[in-house]
Amino acid sequence: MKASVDLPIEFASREHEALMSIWWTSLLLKKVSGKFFQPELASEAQFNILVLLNDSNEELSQKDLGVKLLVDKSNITGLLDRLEKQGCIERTPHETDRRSYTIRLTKSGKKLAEKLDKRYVKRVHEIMSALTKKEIEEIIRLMRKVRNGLATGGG
Amino acid sequence: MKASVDLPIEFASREHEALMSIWWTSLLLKKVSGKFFQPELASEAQFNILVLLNDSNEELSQKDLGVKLLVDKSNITGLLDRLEKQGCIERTPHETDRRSYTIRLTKSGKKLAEKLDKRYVKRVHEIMSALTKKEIEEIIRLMRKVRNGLATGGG
DNA sequence: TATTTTTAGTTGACATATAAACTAAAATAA
DNA sequence: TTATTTTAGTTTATATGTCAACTAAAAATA
Repeated sequence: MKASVDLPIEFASREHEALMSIWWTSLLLKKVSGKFFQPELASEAQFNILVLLNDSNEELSQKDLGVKLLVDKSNITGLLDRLEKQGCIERTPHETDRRSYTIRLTKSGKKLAEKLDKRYVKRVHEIMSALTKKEIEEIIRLMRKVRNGLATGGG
Repeated sequence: MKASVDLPIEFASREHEALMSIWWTSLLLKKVSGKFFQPELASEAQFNILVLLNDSNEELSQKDLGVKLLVDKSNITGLLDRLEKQGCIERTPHETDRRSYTIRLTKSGKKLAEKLDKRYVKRVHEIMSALTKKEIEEIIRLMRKVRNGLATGGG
């Protein structure tokens, strides 16, 4: 894994390298976290849904989950199918809108969400422990700035 | 898209928020770039292969592509199947190792790689134009530091 | 040299992801 | 009220991604 700290190609511009640095770091993060949730969950995507459900104060529909996690509704269907089959979540018909479901954690789903979250937070701390408080703040600020660049100027 | 500049949940610690900032920025980047290569290519993954082949000085095998891009060999098989069917790349049997293929861009594949790369570099410049040179350097440095954190301390 | 182990690539099973076409229901307009 | 449009969720087709099992060939070792 050590080798993959370096990007695979060289870039003509530093701004391109910076953008690829983010992409590459996230790719590595994904690789590492992929196995992290096993064997309890199949993927990070499933974990994200459990965490969101556990942290939310409001009731969430499938649409809400998709919007918040930037996941297509058709993908949400399958993710929830699998989480439902495992007994982590349940779909309850919405009280007034018969097109919609309210998604809730089951008791065991909530327990699992909290157990995995605890493990996850610990790992996050390990990963970030080499960075100073100032650097942490700088990452948050700079990433926001890049996202603003992404949001403007179209596709 | 503007709404998604903000992360979907709040975090107990700033280091967790920083890590999720990277993840979220990369997710947005992926969304934006996903459509960027269409209709010529199906995905960023295909673009990455073309760019790597175009930029490399050495001959690359399927294994080399997978190692450099952190993509499983079984995934490389499918990606190259599709790129080959489109006429972008060709598999040539390795001169001495009969298990292996040398992957090369076709003439039209090279042309496409260069065309898309040009378009891509322009877009990258738009995205990053709001950042100062110092900030660009800081992103490169900080992302490397995070990757070092990921590489140490196991899984 | 003969046997064992490793390696390159493919295949199949499964999870994630999007887009388009669809159903049923809600919201809006006529 | 009726007709139209929008919305929530599912289904299907296709691409990306992993892992495990497999084949054939190379490399290591006995």
